[in-house]
Amino acid sequence: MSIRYALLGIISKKPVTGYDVVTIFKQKMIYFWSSTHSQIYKELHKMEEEDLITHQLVIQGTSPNKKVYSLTDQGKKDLIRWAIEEPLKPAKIKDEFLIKTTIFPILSEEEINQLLDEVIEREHSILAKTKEWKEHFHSQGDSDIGTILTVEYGIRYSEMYLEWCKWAKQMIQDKA
Amino acid sequence: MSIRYALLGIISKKPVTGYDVVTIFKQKMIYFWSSTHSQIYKELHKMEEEDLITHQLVIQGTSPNKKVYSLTDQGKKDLIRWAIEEPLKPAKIKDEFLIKTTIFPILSEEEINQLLDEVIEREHSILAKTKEWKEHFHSQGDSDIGTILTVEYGIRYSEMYLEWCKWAKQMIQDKA
DNA sequence: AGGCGCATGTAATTAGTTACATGATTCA
DNA sequence: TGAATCATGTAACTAATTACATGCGCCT
Repeated sequence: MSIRYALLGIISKKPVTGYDVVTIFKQKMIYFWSSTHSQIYKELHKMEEEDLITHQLVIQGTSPNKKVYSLTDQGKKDLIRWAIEEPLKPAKIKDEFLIKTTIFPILSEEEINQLLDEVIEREHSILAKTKEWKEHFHSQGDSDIGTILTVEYGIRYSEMYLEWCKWAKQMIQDKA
Repeated sequence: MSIRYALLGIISKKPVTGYDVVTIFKQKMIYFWSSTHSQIYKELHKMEEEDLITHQLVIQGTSPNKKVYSLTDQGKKDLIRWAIEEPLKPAKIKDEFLIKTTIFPILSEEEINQLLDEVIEREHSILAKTKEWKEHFHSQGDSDIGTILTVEYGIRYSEMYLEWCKWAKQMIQDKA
């Protein structure tokens, strides 16, 4: 249900198309939420039915038409109500790698190190991309405090993960 | 689908009842996965159908009977195959608070601080509980490397979160 | 000629949550 | 006597994923 408020949050900044919502979501929210275009389009339809958003159809002659969504008064009210009144649900993480970590005792040291190296590489590349995005937003003059805070979260999360991996490698070596 | 391997991982350590699986899951895997007893019992049934686990019924006279599950050879093989062969899926986080963070610009400073304080308190209590568990496992002589690594992950995650919150508060104050 | 970006959707399936349902034992 | 722990399940619903489906314009 929270996906709805993520989308409402995006549209609240400025009117955008469904396609834009998907793009912005993947740029800015990938650090703390996940979704697909398929779910997003469906949720946009539901929100429109419930009068939280409306759209204006923009006919673009040659290129495909697009729907530009914006918040209704009710949508904005509901977004703020949710933010300040709705009790916070605990964060949910689904991290496959840490499941694999729990069974390290039945894997060989070589296999463990291979897995750890893989995840280190992945996290390095995520971190690099996040830092790139941070620079990008910065250079675009995007000083939205929400963006600043959540991008910083993404960077800190990846850094923590990498440090933990380094520590884990040491632990494995010491135990062997 | 990964929930299956989380459960297989638990049962691989020693034969346990469904109830035990639920309990262990909530103690040890809460930092990186989430599920409910309802989903777990269903998955156990499916895994038994597919010959990855079997159970022995233990009749306990007065208290309710229980099913003690253990891995079949096929189950163990599949668990290891998954761990070393199956390509790693990226971690998925669903953190409501960070959605709320994205709309800080339309909230008052007071509302923002209230939200941040709430989340700081929550994270403090999670961290305290995690540290408690770490001591508990330690004192029980549980030196399973999987447990050591994942509990440490939980601690580092909470600490990162708290430091980020502190930094966020400072940012908000500076901006105001 | 092929791939990427823009642009929007539906269908089928699987995963996950919440509520319903029961019942004994143990401890305060 | 009421709450917590042990113990197991099903039903109804919602959320989410993957695959299917289309098509133009632009760049190389």
